[in-house]
Amino acid sequence: MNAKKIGPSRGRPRSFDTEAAVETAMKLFHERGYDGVGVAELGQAIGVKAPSLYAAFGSKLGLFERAVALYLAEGGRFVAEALSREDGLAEILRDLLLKAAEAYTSGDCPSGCLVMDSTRNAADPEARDLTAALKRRSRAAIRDRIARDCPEQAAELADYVMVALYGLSAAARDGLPREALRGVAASFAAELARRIEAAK
Amino acid sequence: MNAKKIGPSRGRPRSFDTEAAVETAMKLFHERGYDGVGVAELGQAIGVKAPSLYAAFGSKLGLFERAVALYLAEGGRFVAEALSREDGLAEILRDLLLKAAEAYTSGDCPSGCLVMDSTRNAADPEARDLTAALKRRSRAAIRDRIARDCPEQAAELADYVMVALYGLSAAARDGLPREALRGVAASFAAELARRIEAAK
DNA sequence: TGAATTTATTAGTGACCACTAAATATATTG
DNA sequence: CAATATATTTAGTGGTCACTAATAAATTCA
Repeated sequence: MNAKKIGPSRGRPRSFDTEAAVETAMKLFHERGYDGVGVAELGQAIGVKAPSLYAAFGSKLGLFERAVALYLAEGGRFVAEALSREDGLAEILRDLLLKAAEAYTSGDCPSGCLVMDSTRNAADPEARDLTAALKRRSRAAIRDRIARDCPEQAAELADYVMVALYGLSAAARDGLPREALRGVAASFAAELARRIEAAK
Repeated sequence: MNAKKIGPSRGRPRSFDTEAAVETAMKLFHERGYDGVGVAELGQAIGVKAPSLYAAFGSKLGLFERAVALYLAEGGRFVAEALSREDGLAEILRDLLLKAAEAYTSGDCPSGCLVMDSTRNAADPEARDLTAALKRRSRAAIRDRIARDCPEQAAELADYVMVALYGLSAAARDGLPREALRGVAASFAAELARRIEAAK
């Protein structure tokens, strides 16, 4: 995908690793939100001046896009992973919620879900649209997996799971400890299991 | 409390109603968050220039404080109201969650809970501290009411209710329709009822 | 009428925002 | 070494931020 995997030999070589830069940006965006981190600060954290970031990523939003993509492949991986497990639906959703509780409290600071919360109250509509699309995609994936076992209640249960994830993320961001978050996630899962059992 | 209910007769009279101004500010802060609304825009919405707001409220944070206090007396009233009802614990918490679903989708735009979400990712730590204290107070009130019936699980169930409220607020802010939000709230309440029943 | 008092506005503070033009530095290629 | 290509930096764009000093306007009291 990256058009210059081979052969950009000409010209001054880039002084920083773009992958590492994206990871640094991801951590900052995750911690303080899209609006909470300025391009100058991103540059300082990465070890380069702002114009170098614009040359490499086009814009603050471009860098944020890369950071979100990296988050999906790392901290947010558990969603796709849980949904692709071969197991009963109730077990899958329980795993999803418990993994969320872990993931949302795994950083140095407990920071919830980058997709769900980093653009909350953000001024830039493009940044909000970007995460909104990913939330819609996640809900669709959850709904589709539920529909395999409970087509009748797929939409309703998908909303339930999404609201539960929203709650776990926001609570984590507000400092609810991991152990408490796990307990709440397990309670959410218990209700889901009852619903799924009743639907059979 | 307001030191000038009577007798500021001398001097140029204020050209705007401070109560109405606080309400206007509350709506804007609720809709777009603390950082999302500037003092200049607040002034324009209120019909006055920024320095008049500083004269009347001291600072942007001072006006936000007033707006939050007003929210507690209006949109956020349902929490204290539900907790003070004379009814069974399960019924009270069910009422609390369903009223939250209503309140969080009651505005012109669905905007969730001002206390929980308006300072999410806000840069000003004083604004965040202000809402954080209110969240702690709400959790304590919920916990204390639960403890009357289920002292053993008061902390755990209070966390559950708080995470549920967080989820309802964030989902409302992301546009989940009222009817769907009500359904999720009812599901949250069902699990709570089982827990409470089991504890007897 | 004029002095005192309070509010409102104009105009501006310095700081930060995302972003960029121009110049400089460092590499490869001929 | 010269030409070329790319990256980096310096310096600055206009804009917005919360906030404020100085002044103008509107009221009451003597």
